[in-house]
Amino acid sequence: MPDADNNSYPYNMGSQQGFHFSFLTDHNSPTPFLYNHPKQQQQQQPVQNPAEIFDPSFFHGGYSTPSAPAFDSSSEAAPVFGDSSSNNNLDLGETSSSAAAAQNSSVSFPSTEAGVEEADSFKSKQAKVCEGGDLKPKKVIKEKKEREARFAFVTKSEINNLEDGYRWRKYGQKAVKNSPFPRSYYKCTSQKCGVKKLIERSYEDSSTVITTYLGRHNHHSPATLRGRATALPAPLLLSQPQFGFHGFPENYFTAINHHHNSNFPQLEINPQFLADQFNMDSSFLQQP
DNA sequence: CGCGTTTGACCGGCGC
DNA sequence: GCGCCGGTCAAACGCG
Repeated sequence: MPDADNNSYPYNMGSQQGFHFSFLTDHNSPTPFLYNHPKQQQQQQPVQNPAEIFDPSFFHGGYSTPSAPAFDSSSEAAPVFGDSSSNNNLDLGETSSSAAAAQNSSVSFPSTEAGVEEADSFKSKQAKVCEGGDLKPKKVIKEKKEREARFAFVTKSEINNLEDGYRWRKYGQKAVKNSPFPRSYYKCTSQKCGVKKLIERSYEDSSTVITTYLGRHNHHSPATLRGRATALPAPLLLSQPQFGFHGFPENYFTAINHHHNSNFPQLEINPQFLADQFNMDSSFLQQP
């Protein structure tokens, strides 16, 4: 991981060049990443432990990742993020020097699930139609829900919908309780790919955007298939995942400690993950 | 005309 | 049972 004092990395994707990501460390409060998930709404208070933001209940339970016991949330202590009092965490780097568009800082919150096929096939209406009026039991629907992979992260950016190489169609927008900012719902436009993406701006820190991916792409990124070779360095293309979030989260996050007061391990994002997922310039992986 | 967005209605889960 | 809320649908609309 990069030096905390010099941890700004370029984000070069299409027209969104000039942005910068950086990691978080402990000397910055994680509170900018708070947002109102259902539990929090009832508390009417900010959640101090970011782990609570991504607790299992928020994701309707079921994060089982058999290959990575540390991420097995069949237990109640789903791992996400420790609190801010520990020592070697992520850090909000200082702002990039480049232009007004210079954006900074991202944190990732892994919250995922192993199997995701048919991730988008649990819609209630579909369930009704499928068997001609004979409603499927809730259980079936729930099981499918629980198999859906989720991955959420926070980006400090003025742009809500950062390019990630895939094409998305917006299918809804809802006001979020206790937040002045709406949540937008996107679906991957590729056929038979049910991946969804939720985007909302943090009500705590309007400069940060919370992006949640649901499911995994079953196809290549259009950006990868198209002529990006001229715009991006070869090492980046080599690092492109064939399918989004393949093998995550264990391949992309490392538990770096356990806070003594928390059941949640601290997680550190693997830079390769960001490079893969966000098509960052390969220099992202090097010390600036 | 095709594709994506907007937006109000609708649905189901959940807590009380 | 009721109301709240998150999520989805789908018709209308906008744009290239």
